[in-house]
Amino acid sequence: MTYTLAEEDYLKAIYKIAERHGTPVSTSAISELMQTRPASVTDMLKKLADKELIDYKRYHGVSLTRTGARQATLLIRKHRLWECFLVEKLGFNWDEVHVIAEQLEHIQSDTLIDRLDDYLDNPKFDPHGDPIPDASGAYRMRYQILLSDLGLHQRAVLVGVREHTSSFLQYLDQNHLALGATLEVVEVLPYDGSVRLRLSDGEPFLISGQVARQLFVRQITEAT
Amino acid sequence: MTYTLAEEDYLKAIYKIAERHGTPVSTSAISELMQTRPASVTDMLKKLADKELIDYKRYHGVSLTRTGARQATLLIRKHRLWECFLVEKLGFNWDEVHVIAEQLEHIQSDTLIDRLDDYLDNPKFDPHGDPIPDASGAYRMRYQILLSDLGLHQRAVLVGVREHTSSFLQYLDQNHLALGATLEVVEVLPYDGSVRLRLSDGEPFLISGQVARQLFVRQITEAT
DNA sequence: GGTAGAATTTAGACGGGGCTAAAGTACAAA
DNA sequence: TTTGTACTTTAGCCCCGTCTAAATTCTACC
Repeated sequence: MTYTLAEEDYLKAIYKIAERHGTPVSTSAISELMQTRPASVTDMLKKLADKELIDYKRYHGVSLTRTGARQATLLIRKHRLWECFLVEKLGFNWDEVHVIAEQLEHIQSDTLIDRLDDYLDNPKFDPHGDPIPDASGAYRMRYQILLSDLGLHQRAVLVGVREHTSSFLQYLDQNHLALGATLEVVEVLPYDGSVRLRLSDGEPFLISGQVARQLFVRQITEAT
Repeated sequence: MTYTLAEEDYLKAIYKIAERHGTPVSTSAISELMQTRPASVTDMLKKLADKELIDYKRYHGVSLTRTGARQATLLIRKHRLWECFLVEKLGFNWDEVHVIAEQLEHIQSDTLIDRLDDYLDNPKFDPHGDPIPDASGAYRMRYQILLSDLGLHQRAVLVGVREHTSSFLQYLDQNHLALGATLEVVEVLPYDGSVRLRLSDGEPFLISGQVARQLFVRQITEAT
């Protein structure tokens, strides 16, 4: 089965919201993420329900059916593989790829995506650290906690970002916060959750609690 | 300026027809190439004329304006670069790439296409031998004549194909007629224009006049 | 020069996907 | 239990790109 561009966008939106905030997914949440009016969302939900891609009960939100989730996962696979391609082969920076990948993910060709996967050596994570589903839709969850949950003097590796906006990623670049970077919490300011960090070989600097809550890290267990 | 998918498809169609059959381009020719009804074509022509992408006089066909031609050339550039990518990097056969490239050519990002161009080492011809316009829209015409116009005992190199259908390209593959192949005309059957060919190291075989008229060759000037 | 037949355009409709305005529903607080 | 408020849906509209049926224009032939 093949779906329209708009249908695919909705499926992906529902999947993402469900992933973060659980199910059922509300009309307004979709409306906000997709920058459309709630009334338009309701219209589309009816269509998706007719096609059995979502379970929908009026006034009570939606969740993806098995088929819907399958399709959403496939889209995410495509999106993330294209992001890898753009960064690793074409030399884009990680803050530039999202918009382009949003277009590329709609290209219809299973062969294409499988070959792209092979061409990239079957990467398991995209340039933002997000896991890439395999052709069957399965993927490993990344082990992660929020940087904001780290305690004083704990060390950790940056493994992912919650925000994918250009401005946020550029901010990280300016502070040399790249995926894989090792960092240590040297101070936590209790009032607003700001955190002072030190990277492996640099001066300590401050990031806001706002930022700290957008960064996923894997804690380093001290083998002292 | 950015155009819709349908608008881009029409521009490309008009460009292609004008290239083969000259200008003005008729409604019915577009209708046939695009597999839509003439009435639909007329509707779209009005829109394209409003946007000054074509010159359109009712009942008298259309031709591209400077802007329209520029846009069409850009689409062709994108299409052909993606075809190169699919064949050279992802290992597709030349008969498989057209459909996928038709989708990829609509991806909107100038940076993307310029980087792809560099990544492929700025190819001048696509897998079917068609020239690839540069970022400014300029391209070299390939020197070519039709195989059907070769005389007896003349030798030539296959440089392009007129048909891009899968079945035609597969037929060529089966007969080892690849781009760059050197061939010699060993017999011409006057009745229907069939041609008996010999490739560099093979047995002579027959191709129909129909096929001979779909193949572009560059004649080899004998330096005897 | 008139006219038949082909090509083209106009008129009117439809489905997809979006919007606004108005109405209906759910739920928390009184 | 009632009610205010936020959320959601319905009704009705619009634009895009397509279609069919009918009208118009072009053109080639008599």
